[in-house]
Parts: sequence; C-alpha cells; structure tokens
Amino acid sequence: MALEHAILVSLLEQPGSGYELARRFDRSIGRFWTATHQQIYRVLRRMEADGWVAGQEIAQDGRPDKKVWSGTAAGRRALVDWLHEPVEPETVRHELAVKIRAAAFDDPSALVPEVERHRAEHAALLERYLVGERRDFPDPAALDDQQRLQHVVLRGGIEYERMILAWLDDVLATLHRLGTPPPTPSTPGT
Amino acid sequence: MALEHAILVSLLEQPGSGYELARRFDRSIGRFWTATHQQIYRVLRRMEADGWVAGQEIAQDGRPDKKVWSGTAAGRRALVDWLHEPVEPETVRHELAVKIRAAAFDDPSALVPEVERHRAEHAALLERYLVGERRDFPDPAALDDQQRLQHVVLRGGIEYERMILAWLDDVLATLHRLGTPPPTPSTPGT
DNA sequence: CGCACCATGTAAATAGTTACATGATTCC
DNA sequence: GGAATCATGTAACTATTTACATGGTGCG
Repeated sequence: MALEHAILVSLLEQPGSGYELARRFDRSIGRFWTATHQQIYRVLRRMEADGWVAGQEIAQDGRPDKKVWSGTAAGRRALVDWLHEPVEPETVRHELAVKIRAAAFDDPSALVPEVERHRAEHAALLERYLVGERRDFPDPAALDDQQRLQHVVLRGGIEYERMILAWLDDVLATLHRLGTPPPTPSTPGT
Repeated sequence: MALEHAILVSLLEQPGSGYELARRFDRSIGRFWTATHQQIYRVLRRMEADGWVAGQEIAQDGRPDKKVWSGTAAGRRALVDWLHEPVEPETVRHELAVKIRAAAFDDPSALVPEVERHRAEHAALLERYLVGERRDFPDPAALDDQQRLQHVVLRGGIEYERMILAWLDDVLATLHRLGTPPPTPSTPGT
C-alpha cells in the first residue's frame, strides 16, 4: 500500500498538518495518488502508532489549533525498506473508456458533451502543471537531487495530460464519424 | 461505480461465464478496469438480483459446468442511464511515481532496476496491444460502430503505453544524472 | 447573513484484495 | 506425479468513499 508511503514522502519533504496534507493531495501529490482528509487522518494515527510520524500541537490564534506532523527516522527507514520491494505496474481504472465502449449500446453522440467536458478539465490541468513547472523549476540546471526527482514526476504528469488530450480528440473525431459507411446496413440506396 | 457497467459492456458485446469474464478482465477490458474473479462472482450475483444479467447453466463433459451470463434488456437500460450521468476524470494511482519521489531519501540508483523492470513490462504490453490491433482491426475502413469504439479505446491504451515508455526513459536518464553538478556540495575542489 | 477557508474528526457503506477451498482434466 | 487450465465460490481483511458533525475567522 502506498498511501502511507506517499504521506511519508510528503512529510519528509515538508512537515505539515493533516489538513495541509489533504490540500497537497489535492495538488502536487494528488497527481499520482489521491486521498481524502478522512483517510489521511485515519492513516496518520496508524502511522503515529507505528512510530513513523510524530505530531506536535501548535496553538494558533484566530484559527483552530493544528497538529504538525513530521516523518521520523523510523518512518524514513520504513520508506527505504518499501523502496527496495518491487511494486506492480499500476492497475488502470478509466471510467470514461468503459463509457466509450458502452456508447455502442446507445446513441453514441450523447457522449460528445461528456468527452468535451473531460477534455476541458484535462486542458485546464495541463495548464496548471505548466504554470507550476515554470514557477518551481525555472532553471533545470540548478536543481538538487530532490527537485530533479520532483521535476521528472511532474514531467510525467504533463506528458500524461498531453497524451490524454490528443486521445480525447481522437475519441471525438471517432464519435463524429460513427453511423457512416459500413455500420448497420438498414437503409440501402433509397 | 463502474465494475457493474464494465461487466455489462463485456456481456452485451459477448455473453460468457464468470471465469471467462475474469480472463477478459486480464486482457482487453483490464486495460481500463481491473477485477479479480472473486469480485466478479460477487458482483454478478448482485447484478442477477437486480435483473441486469441472466445466467444459464451449461453442462460440459470433461470440464466443470459453467454458467453463461448475458446482459438483459434491463441491464442495457441501466447501462444507458449510467451513460447519461457525468463521471469524474479518473483518480490516478501511480505507485512508481511515489517511489521516484521517495528515492530522494535513499540511494536513488537503487531504483534503476525497478524502473527498468517496469519499462520492460510496459514494452511487452505495448507489443501485445499492437499485435491485437493488427489482428482485430486490420482494415479500419471496414469497421462497424461497435468495433470503431473498441478500436479507439485500444488506441488510447497504445498511446498510453508509448507515453509511459518515453517517460520511463526520461526517469532513467534523470536517475543517472543525479549526484552531479549542484546537489549536496559536500566535496569541494580537493 | 451566507459562503469560503481553516482544522479535525466519527460512522457507515461500498469496493477491492488476499488467502483458502474444491475438484476435474490435460500436458509434460 | 506435478503443474496448468477450467470453473466457482467463501471468509476475512483492508482500503476508499460518502455523509455527517463541529466550530471559529474573514469577506462581501
């Protein structure tokens, strides 16, 4: 399981509260591992019991108290152990692809707005990645190892979004082309 | 949830037993939605209770009896209803990306064999997709609507694998480049 | 006042994985 | 004889999602 490890990476890079972690999972880390705050709080307590993280209560005025978590030495050892275990290539879950094949059992053009909506969301995400890349990695020659690794993961996200956009264009073109030449020969020449 | 719907698509395209479904989920459907046979059998019984699928016992000699499932008209209606509901763009879960960022907290070169292993698996998968494409869609101009939709989903899988391969090459190049110019200035000029 | 943001949680339900079980046939 | 394939399942566990709950601050 990688949620523990994703949290460890995030906390070792930068300590933070459960809430802050949840926001990071909505942004950078969430590119390759998602989690809601409910899950994060629960896992954080388990990790505390295992000694992987340690929390410190911070009183704030004007805002609720928060608990800032850090990765411990034991947490780092657990992360390194995990790093040496093989993981299986990800199991893909792509609901839109299920829908595209399902469209054969309905009017496929009904799917066009849905695909266009996904296209717009992916285009917006790509734009956010590119803005983040210019902000965080303006000079690729001046990065330390940690930043180079962060950058190569971000490049993966960027290339993924570019690929998806091109594919969604292919899907739209395919949907528009349906119902023409060979399919269901029900209306012959007049 | 899409497992029910993925099963419906598969059964509407071609009826089959739970076992056969599980094998399809290891192959074609599994490109974009994975499921184990345990899950499939459980969901199949729920779908039967909902009237979405109907099973027929087939006695076989030399082999165990099997139950061949088909999608019903009600199942097809449920699929079409789902088609008209919006789905959210997929939540990506990419464990290897977590590992790549985690590599900053260990010797990053230890990750090279793992990345190479993933690269080899993705290359093999791409090869299988391309073989399947030549076999199932030799003449793209002669396809009916259902096949065109299957083909565009397969093209998505192909482009995904190509993108991943290019990215893993980028990751390997990045890993090899680590520890050079700017990082951790601990050993100055002699 | 209502909404958004900060901050942390509980409870319940659903989904998914892992381990185990059974039993026949075919291939090496 | 042992392994792989066909075929179907139960049980236990773990992970994830969804809904609900609380309460303060700052903004328009």
